[in-house]
Amino acid sequence: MSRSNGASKAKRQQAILSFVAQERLGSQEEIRGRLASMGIAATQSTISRDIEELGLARMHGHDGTRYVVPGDGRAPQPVAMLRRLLDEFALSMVRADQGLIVRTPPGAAAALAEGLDRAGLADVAGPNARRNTIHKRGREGGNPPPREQAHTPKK
Amino acid sequence: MSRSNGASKAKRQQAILSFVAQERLGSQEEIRGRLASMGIAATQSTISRDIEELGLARMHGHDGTRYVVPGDGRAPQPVAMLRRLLDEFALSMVRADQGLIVRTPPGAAAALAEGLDRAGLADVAGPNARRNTIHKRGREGGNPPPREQAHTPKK
DNA sequence: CACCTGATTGCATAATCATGCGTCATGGAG
DNA sequence: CTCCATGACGCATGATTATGCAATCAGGTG
Repeated sequence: MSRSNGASKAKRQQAILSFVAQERLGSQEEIRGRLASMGIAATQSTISRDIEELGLARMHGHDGTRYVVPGDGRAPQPVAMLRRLLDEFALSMVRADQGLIVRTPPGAAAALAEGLDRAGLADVAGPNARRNTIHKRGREGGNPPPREQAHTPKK
Repeated sequence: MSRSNGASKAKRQQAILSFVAQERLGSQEEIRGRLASMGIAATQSTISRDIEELGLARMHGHDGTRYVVPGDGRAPQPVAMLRRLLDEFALSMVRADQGLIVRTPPGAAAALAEGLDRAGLADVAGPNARRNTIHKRGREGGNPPPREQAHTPKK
């Protein structure tokens, strides 16, 4: 790594995520304080970068601003269909360093992908990948990417 | 009222809400420009106050920061939320013979996982997920105090 | 081992956002 | 009509966040 510290980047970010999800942290300086009280040293600069990488959001509330984890806004009666879908095909979800791996019984991946595709989610996957990393047994059995981007993300 | 301007406060805020919901505005200055191009004059100060009153959030994505309407992610259908999450974090999605691999920028996986968890999707994978990997809900290495006051230690 | 490449971080500083204070209008009371 | 209270703003400035640069360190490579 670079500067030797007590905790690695991943650890620090994990901690930030945890704090932000539990407490009302309104500034990076506050976050820095919590990290410090946990033995993790970092400057505001680093935290700013972590926040960017984690994709956190700073939101306004009745009591000022606070950082939050995207997706906090719980939906009323959400995930019904998606839940059913994953419930049927997903064996487990593993969080990797650079992604998420949803495991399914052999062969079922196609079905899941198809389901997500029909749900209008598949187009998120585009050929815009930069580096190839995912290991962990992740090999494609000759299955080309689901589809092209028929949808425009942002930009 | 106050300073007589072309538009009332309500109208201005309505416009801001509308712009933010549709475009990728990353700074109050940009918002100001947008309003101006619509004939509504306002300073950054005013916009800052509007944003607070509207309870908007500034969120980080793979393409920079942007203001968003909280709850904009919660859509009529459960899929919309997941779509939003993936839209923000997923670089690519590859279908493997035994699962799906969602690639994200380094570190963002945790955020995605957290988001899915918050959405009530985590348990879809059942106890398998917990057994196989790190699960955020519980505690990591040794987090002492995530229990703090929800008060306002603001400024 | 010397050298090059990429990652990660601190520092200093630029870019943004938030807010105290004073002013301008509006509306109601006296 | 005059005076006072309230709300909305702009300005200037303090508070926060973002980022260019350079140093440091882990890994390959020749």
